[in-house]
Amino acid sequence: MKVASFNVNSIRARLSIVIDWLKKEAPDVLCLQETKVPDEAFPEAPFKEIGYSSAFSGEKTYNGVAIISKRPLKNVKKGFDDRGSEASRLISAVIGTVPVVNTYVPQGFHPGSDRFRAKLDWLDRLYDYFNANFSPEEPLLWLGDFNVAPEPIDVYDPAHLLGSVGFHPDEHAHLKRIKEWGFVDVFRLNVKEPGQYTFWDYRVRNAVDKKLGWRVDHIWATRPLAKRSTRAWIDMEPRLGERPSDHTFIVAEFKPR
DNA sequence: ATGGTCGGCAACCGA
Repeated sequence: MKVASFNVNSIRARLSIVIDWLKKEAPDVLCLQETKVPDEAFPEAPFKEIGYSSAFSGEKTYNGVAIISKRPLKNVKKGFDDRGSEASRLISAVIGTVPVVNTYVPQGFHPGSDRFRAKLDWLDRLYDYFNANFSPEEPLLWLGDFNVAPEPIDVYDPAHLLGSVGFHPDEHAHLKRIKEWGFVDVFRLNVKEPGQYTFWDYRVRNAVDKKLGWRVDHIWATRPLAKRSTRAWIDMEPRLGERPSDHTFIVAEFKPR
């Protein structure tokens, strides 16, 4: 099984990038974040045409998550609960026998702000969500834009960036609590090299060339599934004329059971 | 010195 995640920053603006990448890599599952489209306007047809089903949960302008899958998406659920709380940031489905959770964690603005506290609260709600709905002893995949670089190796200058949003001790503590519930960072299990990033600030000129990156997009799995992982990588091979930062798919492969 | 640039969408907001 091959799974991937990509913060698409508007599915409509980057549809051809995503479609071409699916045709090239043929993953079983692709999780998207920041689709920025209400469900009634999600471009479902182009995925269907190349043999992929989709489940999506979005809104106008902001947020939005989608799961694209070769196999049928069963038991699709949106948000933390049956009332659909935070539905544009969390979607889950069962693919084959494996539950897949796709999240777009709040960005958090700046440490000390209300939105930063809301991000930490959101991570605590996510902990409760995993605890209430899943077991660390069973296969479970969590993919998405976590908006946190967990370890010093995951940012270009940890000493300088420590305390910034996305690399803050409070974020680390709240994310670690979820990890200790029972997740393995599947990418880091397979790739030990530094300099592996999925995000570069748009506002920094030539950030990709200068390697000013962050690894904030992740593929995590519970132990029984993580054990079966064989390979992980970040695919950022832009086509001619594309920005490399518009083309950052994090990918992992697992052996069949 | 406290920027920069994207996408959405129609003035700024969020990242």
